[in-house]
Amino acid sequence: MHPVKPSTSAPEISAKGRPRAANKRAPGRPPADGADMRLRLLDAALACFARDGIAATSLRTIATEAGMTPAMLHYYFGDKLQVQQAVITERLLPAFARLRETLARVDDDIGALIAAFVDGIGEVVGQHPWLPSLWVREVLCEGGALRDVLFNQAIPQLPQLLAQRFAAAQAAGKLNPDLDPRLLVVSLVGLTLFPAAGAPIWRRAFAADDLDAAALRSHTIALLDRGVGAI
Amino acid sequence: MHPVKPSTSAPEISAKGRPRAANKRAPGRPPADGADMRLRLLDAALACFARDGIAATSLRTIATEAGMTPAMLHYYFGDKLQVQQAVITERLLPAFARLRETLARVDDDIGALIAAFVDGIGEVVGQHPWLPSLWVREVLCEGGALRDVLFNQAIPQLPQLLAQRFAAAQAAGKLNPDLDPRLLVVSLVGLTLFPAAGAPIWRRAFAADDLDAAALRSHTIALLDRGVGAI
DNA sequence: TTGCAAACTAATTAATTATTGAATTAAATT
DNA sequence: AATTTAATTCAATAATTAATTAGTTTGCAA
Repeated sequence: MHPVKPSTSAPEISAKGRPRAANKRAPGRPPADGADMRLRLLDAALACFARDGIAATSLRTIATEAGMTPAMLHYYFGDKLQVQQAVITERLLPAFARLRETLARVDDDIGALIAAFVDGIGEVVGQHPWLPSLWVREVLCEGGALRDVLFNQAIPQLPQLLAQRFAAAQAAGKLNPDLDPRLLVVSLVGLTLFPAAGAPIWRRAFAADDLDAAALRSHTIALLDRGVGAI
Repeated sequence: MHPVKPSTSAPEISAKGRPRAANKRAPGRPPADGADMRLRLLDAALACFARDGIAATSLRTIATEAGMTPAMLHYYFGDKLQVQQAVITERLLPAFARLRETLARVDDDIGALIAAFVDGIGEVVGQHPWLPSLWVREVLCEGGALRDVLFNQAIPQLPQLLAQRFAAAQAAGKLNPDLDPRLLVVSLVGLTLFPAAGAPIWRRAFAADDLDAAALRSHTIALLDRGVGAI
């Protein structure tokens, strides 16, 4: 039952079966070809949101990206806000769910926790390349549309939880005492999501096609390993 | 000679000097009050660009933010692209000029270079709070409007220069050999601009009003100091 | 003090956008 | 086979936007 508003139009009998111009779709329900148009629209919306930002994306842009008309968006989702909601519920939240579970399961060792964070972000980004862009645009920035969604629904309490663990480790002498446990959470994000979001530019700036996800991970862990350790 | 198009209108003699409603500006040239409207518009544009993103900002939004009409933008700048150009030339580029000079003057010691980078970013951000947002939105992200401007005009060759210095230090055994010199540049940005851009959220998330610029600096230097050192 | 230039307001036009409904055709169900 | 339902194009409307023009008033220079 996809449509938001079940159609109430009364079908009339049509007469002329005249052929159409080759490049133009005929009106009416198309022969079933197995493609889920709703998912295609959702993908297109996500791509536009990540590339241009949510506020700057028009329904027309999304529709064109998907090779459809804006009316299709209305049919499947309703208005623009509902498109946004669907992207959040069906794409954004699931992407974070896994990361949350992983981090919740890591036990006491602070080094393992940090490594799990780096690897967790790496995995999520690998599976959802749109995520870093969306994060920096819509969460980090002031007018971002996903700020509340993220902290209330996607990863509730996760930053605070991490900060608490770091603070405990520091109290136990297992963390560089000159660090701030809360800022360490910020630093971790800055060393993982930020490089992922900027990968296209620094790859270009450094002509660094040799630097892949593994190289990034290795570098990041090396930096954190020493920087964080208590010694 | 502010206006893009010098006005060619022929002035007519007006007659009625009837008083206006209190809240509404009378038409015509206002009595000189010393306020530079052009600069006010520029500030408003910058604020909107940083808050909502360049693509999502309409001329009307800018004008309203400045308490003026869209026609004023046309009068002083021309079209939307020229507004953007003015913001780049008169605000963005000057903000980076200082950072560039500072970093160019630092000599061999790699620790001093890194400290200068952290402090330099801190100083620029302190003077131009809008900069981090603009950076992450319009430079980092794929559809960003300032990517080329930044690397071609604002800080040409700076990333490459830093990477070369790091590589040299590493060859001399003065830098953690497990790091990648190019990625270290990325990490530095991730540890400075990124936290600055996100300050409002992490301050809220951690209820961390006690964390100011000095605390951030101290934390960042502590992390980098150990992480980067060759030992 | 007259006249032109500068700095505005307000109104207009064209383009784009979001939203909606009607018409059309295929699929599913009875 | 008839009828209903789903999926789609097309067309229309209202709102917003960018870009421009005409007119109105003040400052300033000759």
